[in-house]
Amino acid sequence: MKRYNPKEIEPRWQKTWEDQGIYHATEDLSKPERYVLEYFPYPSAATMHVGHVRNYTIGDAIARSMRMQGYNVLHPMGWDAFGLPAENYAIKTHTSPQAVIKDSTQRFKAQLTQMGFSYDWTREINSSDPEYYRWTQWLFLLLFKRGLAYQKEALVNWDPVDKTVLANEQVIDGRADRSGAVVEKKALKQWFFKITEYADRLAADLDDLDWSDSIKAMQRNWIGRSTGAELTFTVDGSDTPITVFTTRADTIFSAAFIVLAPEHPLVAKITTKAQQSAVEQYAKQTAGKTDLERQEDEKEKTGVFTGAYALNPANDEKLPIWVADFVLAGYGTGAVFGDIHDERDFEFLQKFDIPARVTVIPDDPEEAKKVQAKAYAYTDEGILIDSGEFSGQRSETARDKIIAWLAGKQMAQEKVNYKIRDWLISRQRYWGAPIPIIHCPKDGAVPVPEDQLPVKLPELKSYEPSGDGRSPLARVPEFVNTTCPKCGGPAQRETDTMDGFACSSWYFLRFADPHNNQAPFDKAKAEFWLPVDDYIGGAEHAVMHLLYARFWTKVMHDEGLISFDEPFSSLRNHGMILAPDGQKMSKSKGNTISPSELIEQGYGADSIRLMELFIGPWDQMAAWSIEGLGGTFRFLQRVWTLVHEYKEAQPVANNAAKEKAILIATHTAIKRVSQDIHELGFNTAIAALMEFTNQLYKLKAEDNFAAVSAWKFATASLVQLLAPFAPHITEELWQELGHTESVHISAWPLWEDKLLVADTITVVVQVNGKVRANLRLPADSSEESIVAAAKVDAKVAGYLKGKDIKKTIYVPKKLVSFVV
RNA sequence: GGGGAUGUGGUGGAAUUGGUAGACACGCUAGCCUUAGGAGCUAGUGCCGCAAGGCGUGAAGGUUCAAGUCCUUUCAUCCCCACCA
Repeated sequence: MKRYNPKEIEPRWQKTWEDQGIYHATEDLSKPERYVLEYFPYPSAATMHVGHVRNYTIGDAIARSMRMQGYNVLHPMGWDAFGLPAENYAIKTHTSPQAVIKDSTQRFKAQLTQMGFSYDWTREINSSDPEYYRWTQWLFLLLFKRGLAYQKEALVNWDPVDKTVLANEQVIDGRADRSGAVVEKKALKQWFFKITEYADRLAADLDDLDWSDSIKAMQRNWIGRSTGAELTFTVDGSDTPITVFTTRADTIFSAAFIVLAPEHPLVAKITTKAQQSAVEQYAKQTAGKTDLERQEDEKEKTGVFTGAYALNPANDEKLPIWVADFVLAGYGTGAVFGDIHDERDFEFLQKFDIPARVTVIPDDPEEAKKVQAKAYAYTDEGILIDSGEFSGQRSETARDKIIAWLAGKQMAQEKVNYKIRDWLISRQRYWGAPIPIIHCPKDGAVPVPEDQLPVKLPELKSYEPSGDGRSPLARVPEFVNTTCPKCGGPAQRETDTMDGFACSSWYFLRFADPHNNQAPFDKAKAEFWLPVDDYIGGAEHAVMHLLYARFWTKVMHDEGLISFDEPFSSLRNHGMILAPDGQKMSKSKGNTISPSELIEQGYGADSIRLMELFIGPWDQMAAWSIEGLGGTFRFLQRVWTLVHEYKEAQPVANNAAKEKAILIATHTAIKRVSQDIHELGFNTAIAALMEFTNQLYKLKAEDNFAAVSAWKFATASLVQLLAPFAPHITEELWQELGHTESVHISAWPLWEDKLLVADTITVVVQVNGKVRANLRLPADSSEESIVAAAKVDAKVAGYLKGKDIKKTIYVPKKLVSFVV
């Protein structure tokens, strides 16, 4: 018998599949369509480790099983190639980002091929290819045309290490997510996408998506929709209004003070002479703080009195106006009213000794006493007191009435606020899609005409960022200097490039029509394949990529380019693979495990793929185990041996004695594996295949392949059911079983429920809830005979002896329970 | 502080509608075998106990003939967001 040698069979089949093009997808209407997509990888200088590979293994198992089940499967792959790592690596190694990317894509593609994934490589795309970013630029201009791309001078997040600005989403705890540098605030003129205009839809449309609750929650959290009202206070002694946002209009009668953010435009206007220097000093102090410092100072409230007062629109009370940095300039109106019914305000008024009044009390009288004694900030709903005509009402119902009452006096307006900010997309770096805008002294920002796209990246001698807030492209006069498309006069190109997330906001559409040179994609083709049926990716994309891609999809929908407005109907968030020590795998920790090395050691891609799935539920994290990999390798070896023994066996006659048992085992396996795959229970599907194999080994020992037709069906089914997980060994065995076509385009085996019925059943007998016996009985036994058999069972009888049976519970063909 | 998730043997993990807890695998123990291999095969392996039996799904209560699963309370861990009014 040939030995199972993955090193020999795997590369051979990989080549055959590619040569025969069995994974090419076409718009074939005769079969149901299925678009399976894994987030396209960033080809970095490092190699992939087994953690990355899990993502693709899950996608491939879905794609392969769907293909065998008769679906027309689109399973493409490409490269998210723009971005800082390639550029930084090029600078460090004195080469070009183009060369770095070319090299890493080749290496990544080799690794993916080595794992035997069923990609349609004719659809390969690369976001840094001018033929791709031409359409990224085209889509930028679409947003520009629709008023969704604009330039504004703003205080932005500046990364002093990578020397570029960053989106809010790329700042984690005050630090840049890539470089780790403490982010500084810089006033720069930048390009933004108006994602805030879509905030409501982005939040609402989550309801209909088949995504995990946690990812939906993260998105809702990030969008941060909150409903409330804007209330108008008036500066005492003038008619200057101060508008504040609140979700708790019901607490208006408790208002004790007003706080303006230090950057609020009214600060300078209302501050009294006496307080002027103190206020200015405070504003200067907070302006100099990074976000990180601000967060560190969070524990202690700071602030300064402006000397001015405001009038409460509800009761005309005079309230001191303060300036404090716990109020954020960018949210709501940059001003709030403070009271005792909010933890932060409570802290503030305690520190600065501002008088306060309780206007909401809990139902419990004991608690109400404590609240009225101002023992703590009561922030829940309750009964209103000291609230004019609203006293005695419940806070949650009084809220809208108070807003309506104030609105009648023109002092309030219902309002929805969002935490999400517009998406800052300019980057002062080289390796991205140039923003296709020409600045003309006469005509302003003019879009590059469509027929002049792409605006290509020029080759440079140095890619070093300048650090002055301008991209390296600004140092290339041939690139910068051009003529205005409108007036023909001298003009300058925009030198910022786009955030890499712009490229990944539409790549899933490009896969539907990757070679189109007339449009980003053909509408019919896009609608044939999309939305993506199974989108598989890590949780790192929960906020940024998934939010941006949904936003762009909605814009394209609104433009009429597509008729759907959500890109990914179901999202599969795989769990991370940790190193065997339970830590995250990372190059710096030196604990990464490369699939290539494991393949080199002889395990083979198939064993690795099995281990990726068998290690636990696909959506939960798990630590890699090299011993476990030995286990999946052994399993494949057993399958290999079994099929070869079957092939080489020479049964004398078609002895059908074991036929039924073999058929039951086979149909049971088909049912379990099919259902498990349907529910994405890959680990249990593989367990079922192992059990099936173990059963077949036992049956083989009993009849030595004598039941010819049953064994033929069993071995073929085993190979087919295993094919989505271990494509190489199954392909090899499939051919050995005499097939000429690939197993991966063979028809998935079907089970018949009527063949699953065994001759005997096992009935559990309980007495007072405790299991006392197992009875093996004929499958066609009646209830009466089963109960009777249970009663006379020696062990059960012992427990029933001398007692009255008060109750008998019978679960058909499964269980008898006596209560005595 | 807000949100989301998870707790089951030595380990990873299984358990339709409540119906034999621990499938499958790793590890471990014993034996067999031999082309001495990354072997393979057989048997065993939740805990206590010689056994009968008892105890067992983070903890404590509850419902039920029967609870990993349902209800109440609680503890721990992980992830995301966080002075968002």
